[in-house]
Amino acid sequence: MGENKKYSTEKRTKILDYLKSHDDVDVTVKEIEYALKDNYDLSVNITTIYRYLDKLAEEGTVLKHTDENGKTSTYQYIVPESECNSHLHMKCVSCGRIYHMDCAFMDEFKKHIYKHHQFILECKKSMLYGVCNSCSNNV
Amino acid sequence: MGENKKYSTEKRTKILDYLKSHDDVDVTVKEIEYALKDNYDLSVNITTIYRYLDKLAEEGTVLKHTDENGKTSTYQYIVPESECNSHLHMKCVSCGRIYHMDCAFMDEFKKHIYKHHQFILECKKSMLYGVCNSCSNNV
DNA sequence: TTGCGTGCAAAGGTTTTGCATGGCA
DNA sequence: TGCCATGCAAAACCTTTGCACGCAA
Repeated sequence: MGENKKYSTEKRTKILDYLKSHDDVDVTVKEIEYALKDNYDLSVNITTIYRYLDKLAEEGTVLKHTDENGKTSTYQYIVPESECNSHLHMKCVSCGRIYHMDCAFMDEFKKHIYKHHQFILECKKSMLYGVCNSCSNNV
Repeated sequence: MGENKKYSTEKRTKILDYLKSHDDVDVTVKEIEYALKDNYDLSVNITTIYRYLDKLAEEGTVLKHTDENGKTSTYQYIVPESECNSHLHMKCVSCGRIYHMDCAFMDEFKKHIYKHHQFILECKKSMLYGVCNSCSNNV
């Protein structure tokens, strides 16, 4: 992996702060841009945000997805040692919240897929969509 | 659904033919464009292809996805009465082939997600990624 | 002083839209 | 004939790239 030397800057710190405080949703580059502007009156060029997010994705700090319409890249902060690479995530199409399928059944599911469908699942690339409990109650 | 009147044209016929004959993969607009050019020497503007695919997606003839890099829209032909809306699909990131998780375990999986994670899965919006058997053998 | 971080402008790629024309029924 | 289908050009977006300058260590 070769430790990539990194400087500590306010912009990067604030971007990461934002990601950490929104680890239950997918965030977009624009959301980060606006939030930093609103919360700290801090202007950060989107190029800068894109580049930093790329690095974070490379080193595994965030997962890069695509929104359910396939138009925009979204980024999900991964809590260290949460093993998010070995379980699936479910995203609510209504509220956008992300739920972790972090349970024993997950192993069973992966085994089934491997045994019966001869398929090796890559959780970090996959995303399940649907509607969460609180959203389906509020219809 | 209000029957949308449709005229039968050669271009639409050929587009649908191509989709049908590639129902085990995701296809892109460009692939359709090139295939029609190569196979039938038929030039079809991409706007036309986009618009027709939108209609097919609306009426449920194809599923619209996004490729694993989140850059390009892809379309998957749905065999009628195959109940593709009620089971998940797995796409091999190596060969691109799509596998249907059309088995009894699928129900179990949906039930688990509903019971233990309070989440209603929407299969047609979801896609699992991984590596299929033939591809993992050819490494 | 070194080399990473940042901003700006431009380029690249995909998808959508407006408008005029073509063609099925 | 009446609409739908199509092509073309332009626009709209999102994302990436090149280059010059800024700044942490």
